[in-house]
Amino acid sequence: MELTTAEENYLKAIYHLSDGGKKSVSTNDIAAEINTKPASVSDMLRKLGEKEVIEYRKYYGLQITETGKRYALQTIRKHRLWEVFLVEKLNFAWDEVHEVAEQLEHIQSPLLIQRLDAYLNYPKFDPHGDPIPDEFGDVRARPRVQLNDMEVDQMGQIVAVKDSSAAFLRYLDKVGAYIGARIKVLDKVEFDGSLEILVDQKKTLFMSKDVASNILVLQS
Amino acid sequence: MELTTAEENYLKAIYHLSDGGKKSVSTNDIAAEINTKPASVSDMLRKLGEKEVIEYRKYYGLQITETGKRYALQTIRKHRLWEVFLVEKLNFAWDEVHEVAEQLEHIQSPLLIQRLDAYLNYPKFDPHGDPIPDEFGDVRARPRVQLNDMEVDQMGQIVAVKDSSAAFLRYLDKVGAYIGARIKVLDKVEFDGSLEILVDQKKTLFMSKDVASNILVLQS
DNA sequence: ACTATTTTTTAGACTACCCTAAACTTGAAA
DNA sequence: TTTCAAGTTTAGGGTAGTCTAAAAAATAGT
Repeated sequence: MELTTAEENYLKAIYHLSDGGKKSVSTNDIAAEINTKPASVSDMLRKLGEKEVIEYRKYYGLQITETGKRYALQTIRKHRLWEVFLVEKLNFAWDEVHEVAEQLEHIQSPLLIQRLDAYLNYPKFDPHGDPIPDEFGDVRARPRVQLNDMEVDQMGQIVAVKDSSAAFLRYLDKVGAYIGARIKVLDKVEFDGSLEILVDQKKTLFMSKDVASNILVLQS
Repeated sequence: MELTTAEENYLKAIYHLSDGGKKSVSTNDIAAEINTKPASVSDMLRKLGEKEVIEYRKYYGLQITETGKRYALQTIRKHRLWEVFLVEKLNFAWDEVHEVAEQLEHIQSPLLIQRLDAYLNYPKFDPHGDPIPDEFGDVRARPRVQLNDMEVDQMGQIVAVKDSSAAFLRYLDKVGAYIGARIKVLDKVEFDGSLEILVDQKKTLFMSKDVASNILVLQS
């Protein structure tokens, strides 16, 4: 079965909002996520239900099916592979890739994705540090902690961000806290929870608790 | 103004069928080219006329406008750049690329195309030997050389013959070296200047220097 | 438990694109 | 010059996806 671009987008949104099928999702949430009106979402949910990629009972919410998850993960895989391509090969900055990847992810060609994957050397993570599902939809997740949850003197590597708004990414880039950076917590200020961080063993910077809570670190 | 995918496809078909705006094109021709019914074409022609990318008088055919040409060339540029990418970077065979490029050409992102162009080293021809318009829509004149002047491993497309006697044409037809054939020089014999040629990636043939000097090739 | 509010769904309409069938225009043959 | 076949356009309808407005269902407040 072939899904339309719109259907793929809905399914992807549902997958993300439900945290991989764990949480329940509301019509309003979906509408907010993909910038449509709730009425349009209802309509689409009925259709996705008929296609059996979600289990849908009106007024009672929905559950993504195994089939649905497979489709969602396939789209996410394509999105993230394209992001790697854009950043590594075409020198896009972090914050420039999303919109374009959003278009590229809907190109239908299994061969293309297979070749692209090989060309990029089978990357396991995208430029934001998010894992790339393999062709069967399996994800190798890394255990990650929020930077603000780390203790003083602990070390690690920045692997992902929660807030991927352009403004936030630009800020990180500016201070040198890019994905892959090695960091060490030098100090935590008790009264507001802000942190002093050593980046790549050379640069020191101060960061609010709010910012730190949006940075995910692979501890070492 | 932003064109839809369908509009881009119509405009591209019109551009090709009219040979860049020179010839007049019929509704039926367009329908055949893009696999739709004439009725649908009429509908679209009205719309393209309103958008002033063609000049349309019903029952009397159409003329692509300068604006229309710009859009068509932009789409052709994108299509051909993607073809180069698929063949050179992802190791697609030249006959596998069309369908995928047909999808990729509609991705909207000037930055993406700019970067892709640079990444591919500003190619001037696609894998089929067709010229790639530059970002202003200018097409570089195609260099024609005599087949016997080509170097070993060079590729191209047969575009003309100097001797157009029936005997010569019959001979070319017999060996499969028709106008439009894709060829590659496999070897040049030093002592008599004869050549070994690969035609359409499948048939090998030997050719005297005399014959080769009467064949004009578009290099790629 | 009953109303008030929020959430969700239905109804009806719109755009883009395509189709079939019927009507119309053109130009060429009789 | 009339007729007719080929080509083209209009009329009317279908699907996909969106919207607004109104109706219906679930939930919260007292």
